[in-house]
Amino acid sequence: MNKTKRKIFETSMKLFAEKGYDATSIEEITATVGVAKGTLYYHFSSKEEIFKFLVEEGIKLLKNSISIKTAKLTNSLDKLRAIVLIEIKILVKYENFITIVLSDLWGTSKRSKLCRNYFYEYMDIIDKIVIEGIEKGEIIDADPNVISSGIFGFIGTSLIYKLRKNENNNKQIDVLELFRQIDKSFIIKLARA
Amino acid sequence: MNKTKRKIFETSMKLFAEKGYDATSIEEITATVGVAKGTLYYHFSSKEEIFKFLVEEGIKLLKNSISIKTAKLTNSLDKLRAIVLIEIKILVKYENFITIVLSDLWGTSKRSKLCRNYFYEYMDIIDKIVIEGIEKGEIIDADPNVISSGIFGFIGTSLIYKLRKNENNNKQIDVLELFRQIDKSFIIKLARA
DNA sequence: GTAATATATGACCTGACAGTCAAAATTTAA
DNA sequence: TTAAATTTTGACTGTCAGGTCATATATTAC
Repeated sequence: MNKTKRKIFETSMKLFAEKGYDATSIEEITATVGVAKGTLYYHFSSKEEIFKFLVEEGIKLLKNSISIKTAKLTNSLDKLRAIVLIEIKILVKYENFITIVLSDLWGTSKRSKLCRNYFYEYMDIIDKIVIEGIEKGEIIDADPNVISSGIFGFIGTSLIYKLRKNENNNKQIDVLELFRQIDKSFIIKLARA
Repeated sequence: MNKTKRKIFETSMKLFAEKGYDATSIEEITATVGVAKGTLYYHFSSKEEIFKFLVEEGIKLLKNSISIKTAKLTNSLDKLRAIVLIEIKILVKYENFITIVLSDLWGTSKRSKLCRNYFYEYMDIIDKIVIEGIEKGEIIDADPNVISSGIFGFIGTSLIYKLRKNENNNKQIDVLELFRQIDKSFIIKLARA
């Protein structure tokens, strides 16, 4: 990717996360990057295309990381743990990305629908792991959809809650500690006794 | 509340939920209600005020319901269960409301900040119940913030996920069944062994 | 009946913002 | 060196949406 394009991409991500998609104007993006409007439209055909590009990149990252980290694991609960850890790590690192994706996930605009489709694909991966775990008797017998989406919601919400609460006093999130908390209060409990 | 004002309020809620705040225009609201623009501005001073009004009403409903339903309960886990059930019921009934609040909760606009403050107040109520439960030894010893926000995220995400998945085939959500699933896979596990 | 108050109307104003385009600058290739 | 291809520029356009206001209608009070 071109240097200018990357800069536009990164700035857009930051601004979308900070102010929301609608509240971020093309003018503001180009002014922040320090290029003319035409330059942006040379690299991206529309504002929505920037958004689409951004979501694609993020979901790709999540999917790839998960596929690499779970490949060698056999136990379903271990796989779920690996996923939780990856999610926390990526969400902390790319806080801007997750703010955009999550806030849009609940939304109902056309833009959101696109975002949701990517999310569903991602969810399916976790669904499969849960279903497999239930079949193998490693995970309690509950609705896989509830578990997979619940896990994601659990992590996302508690993470954002922590991030926002820490926002004011600049405390860093302790990734491993958060993982331990989520594991202790939730994941580990999914194990069939 | 005036009949016209109520109609404007309800229509706004529906449209905000369907298309998002920014994508819903005042013109569209008034056209749907069947009144002139001026009428809307007679009842509400701005678009943002409609939004504020809407969020306030919803959170008020949640808070009141919880305060009534948990008043007679002594065990913290029972209180959490009551909260989960109320949340599911209200969120299913006022799906439009929750779509708006949740999608905005993750957002970062000025508008969102207002929304988040209401949410924090609500969260504090649950936080207290969790802390009390931990102190009394009824709930496992984990970070209260993680648990309270996690519960909310868990319910919200799995509910929206179910609603959206059912959207296409018009299946109704079975409130009690969803409650049982969430209880089984998560809440009950918070009990100290 | 009439004066006062509450409610409703829609043409109009204003600013903002996504997107265009012809021309200029820069880079690449030969 | 120069011609072609790529990249950048910023003034300009058209549209659209939030909000105003003078005027009109309905309701209430006496």
